[in-house]
Amino acid sequence: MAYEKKIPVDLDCPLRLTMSLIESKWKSCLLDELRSGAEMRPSELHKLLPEAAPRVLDLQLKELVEDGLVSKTIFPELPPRSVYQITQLGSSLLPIIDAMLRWGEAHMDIFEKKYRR
Amino acid sequence: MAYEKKIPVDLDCPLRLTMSLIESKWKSCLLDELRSGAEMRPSELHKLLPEAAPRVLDLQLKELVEDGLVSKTIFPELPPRSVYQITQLGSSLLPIIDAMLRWGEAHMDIFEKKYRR
DNA sequence: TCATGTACTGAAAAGTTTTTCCATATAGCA
DNA sequence: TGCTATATGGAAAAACTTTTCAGTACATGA
Repeated sequence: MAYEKKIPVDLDCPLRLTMSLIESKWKSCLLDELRSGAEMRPSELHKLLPEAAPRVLDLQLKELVEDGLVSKTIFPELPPRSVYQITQLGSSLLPIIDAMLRWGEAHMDIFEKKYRR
Repeated sequence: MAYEKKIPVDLDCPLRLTMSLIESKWKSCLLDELRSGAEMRPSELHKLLPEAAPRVLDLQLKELVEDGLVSKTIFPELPPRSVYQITQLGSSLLPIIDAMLRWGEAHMDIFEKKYRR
């Protein structure tokens, strides 16, 4: 990894703790894609989030796994296969992800007018 | 400002839009401090969030004002005086801030054990 | 006069995240 | 053989955020 975080998450404030777990650019999107609870392969997630460089999703999935929000299973096959799945802890964040998604939908027009072009 | 953002907020995805408005290190804390709706002076906010450098709070408050989540009133007095107040739009984010605060409180112990020391 | 408080700002350094590029390894297919 | 697909990872560049430092300006009180 290019850079090792000094403090993995923010333990000083409950609000900052939650934020620090999901604030990276693609983490909330990854949790949203994994919301159904289905096992998903990395290549699937890459296709669903084509804007993100594959390397970035790998790195952020790794952190989600370290933090216990997502699980990873590796099958010792060739060609290699692995699957990601949201954990119970990760699922408990989904109401927050949902609320942010709905807020964004409800207020997108304001920010479209304000910032587009 | 040292660096001018290319895109102020993320308009491509509702979830990313909401995240992009609050994901900066101190923005969610500032909204939490302003939650009551009371007018607050910059020096007050600096005292409530002593971990943050005053300059950072100024910059992040400026963005919150630009995005319409917080209002700012400047009194043309000497010594200068100004107050910040959460707007209706900003208040509509408070349920999300609350949910994150509660999630953090409920799960802090897990991450304490995992990451402290 | 000098230190303190108030609000603000430019510039640069430091810190962190995100992206790009290249490389590994193996199987299947044309 | 050469192309594609699978999953992964090192290294470095680029992009962005956060912090520090120094400075403006004015008023008050010791």
